[in-house]
Amino acid sequence: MPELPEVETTRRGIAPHVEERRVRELVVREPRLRWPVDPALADHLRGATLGPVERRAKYLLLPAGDAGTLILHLGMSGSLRVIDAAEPPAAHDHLDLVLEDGQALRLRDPRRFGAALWQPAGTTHPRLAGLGPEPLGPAFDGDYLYRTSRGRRAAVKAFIMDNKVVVGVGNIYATEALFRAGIDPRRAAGRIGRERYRRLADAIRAVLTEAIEAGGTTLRDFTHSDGAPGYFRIRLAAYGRAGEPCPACGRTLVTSQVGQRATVRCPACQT
DNA sequence: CATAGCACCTGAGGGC
DNA sequence: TGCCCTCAGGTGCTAT
Repeated sequence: MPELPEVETTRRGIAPHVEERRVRELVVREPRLRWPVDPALADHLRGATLGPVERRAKYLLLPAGDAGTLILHLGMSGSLRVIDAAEPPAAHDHLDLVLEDGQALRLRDPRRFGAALWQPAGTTHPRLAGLGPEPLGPAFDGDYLYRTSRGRRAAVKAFIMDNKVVVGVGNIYATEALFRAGIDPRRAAGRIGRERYRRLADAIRAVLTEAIEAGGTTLRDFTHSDGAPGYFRIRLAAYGRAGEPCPACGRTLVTSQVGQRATVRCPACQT
């Protein structure tokens, strides 16, 4: 489920409940995530006081004392909730980060593509090394995309979904941004001009920002009811709408495969 | 290095 | 109802 806005929403939701709290225990019910959970992870975390929760790409970073940082990834189906630690775990509730105040940060992930990793202080975890710039950060703009894409023959949609190029742009928002920018997702990345890349970078930033703002409205409920952030979906113009009329011109939106992923485009607006 | 294809895993939904 | 098929919002590994 999570793309960057969902991860950012989760970050903002959990932060007030975990920052400055001490870790009582990490309970691992199912270590078989994307990578096996290191048995030493619980030892690293026990007794540590958690610092400001940060996000890099779709990874959540939870500083744990002086020793290092807990890194969480939600994969395709992961979610985090803040709950009463006594609440019985349901299916696919693989990890509990139990806090001394009696609450717990609980990871649920049916498909187990998520991860829980340890990054010792002063090091960069290999999974974070080599990542491209944040799409909402200062290093990302149309000129960057233009420069980076020269000579690339891959489809522009695959190009902007490449984590080495820019992080956090998944299938939904790549589809939406290309629609907004009027660019055919199949077009070779190296054959798109500077001006169109400026439009694309603006579209990526806009759609991500809008989605984060939409997610923000659910944050107050993070520890209420089931305690999960409502994974919102902003009004999407193209994603999931194959066969429907294009919101801009009325032509029928079509679906196809680009870089092994389903994509939707307007055959008239996107060139 | 860039690219394409495959892999991991479970659940939901559609067709019969 | 049940079975079988396809598909899903991520990303790392491998071969070319």
